[in-house]
Amino acid sequence: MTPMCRGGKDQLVIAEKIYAIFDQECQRTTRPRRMIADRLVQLAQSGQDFSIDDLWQDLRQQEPHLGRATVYRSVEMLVNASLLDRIDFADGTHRYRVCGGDEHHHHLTCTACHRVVDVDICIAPELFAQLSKLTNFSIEGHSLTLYGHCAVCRGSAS
Amino acid sequence: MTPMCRGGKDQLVIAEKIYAIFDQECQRTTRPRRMIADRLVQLAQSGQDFSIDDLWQDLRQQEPHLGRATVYRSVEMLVNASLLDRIDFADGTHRYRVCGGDEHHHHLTCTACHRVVDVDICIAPELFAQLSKLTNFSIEGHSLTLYGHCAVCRGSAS
DNA sequence: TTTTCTGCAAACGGTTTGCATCGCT
DNA sequence: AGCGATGCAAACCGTTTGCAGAAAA
Repeated sequence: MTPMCRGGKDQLVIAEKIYAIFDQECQRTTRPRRMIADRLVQLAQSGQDFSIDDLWQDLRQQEPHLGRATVYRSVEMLVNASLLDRIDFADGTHRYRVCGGDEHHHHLTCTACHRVVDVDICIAPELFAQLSKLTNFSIEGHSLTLYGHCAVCRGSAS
Repeated sequence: MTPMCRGGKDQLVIAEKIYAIFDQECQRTTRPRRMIADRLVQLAQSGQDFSIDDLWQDLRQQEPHLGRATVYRSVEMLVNASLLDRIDFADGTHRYRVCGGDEHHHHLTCTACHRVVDVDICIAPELFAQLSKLTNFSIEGHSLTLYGHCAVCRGSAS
């Protein structure tokens, strides 16, 4: 009910979810995927968002031979399983964040520093229904992102 | 008030708007830009959306030496001036369409055939205000896109 | 003639792919 | 041992950039 839900998530729950997704999608439990899972648990805890490159660079520190493609492949799986949310910024870039299992929500982003806040405003379901009838489309999903400036960036910008 | 506003726009009005934007942003009236304007007027009329490559290929038929970069540069101007809307599809691709001067609206897209319908549902302004207070962000814009399947694609898919 | 804009081609950045090899099971 | 996943490097694709030359003013 509160329009914000930023911040830490339960480590154990997240870890289990990630492993469950990997178990379902793959048939081998490999070291690279374990490393990715671990790092994501950390990122979930701190509520941090990240680019694929961020994640790769992080992991490369402990495993220099880890391949970029592996990170792409895992992130894709986790996005499809909606454990990760992809956040699109106004400038066309995008980042990811662990939002897995949270109720439906959207993102408010700072155009200057790329800070992200989860928000739970949305379109009224009746409107979707109405629109569906009117256009004769089935409406199966939507994306909503708000753009603005956070307090910090407004402060320093003016 | 109707949730749809598809279809033809007034040729003359659109043409004038495009020229006005070019006049404001550039200091030379050039042949390539005139060609782009003309093509966009046609596209506006038919309500068609297009990719940059579509536009380039079209124009190249009458002017084989026209450069891709020129098209990019003009489209960028027109998007910034919000004469063109950029429509992002669920699969990560995007296309453009002439929506210049229409009131605020969003897009309902068909995941299968990329058909686009303009819709005028939106978040209630009070919610933005509320959220702004709560998060201490200034909220300066938003993007909303609905994903689904149109009647045609549902028909043939099932 | 001057200066802007264009066309070209090369660079770019993020992402995907093909394939030999590695390492789970 | 067998086969799925990885690491690597090259390909890819849409977009941007630098620059010499073309064409508006």
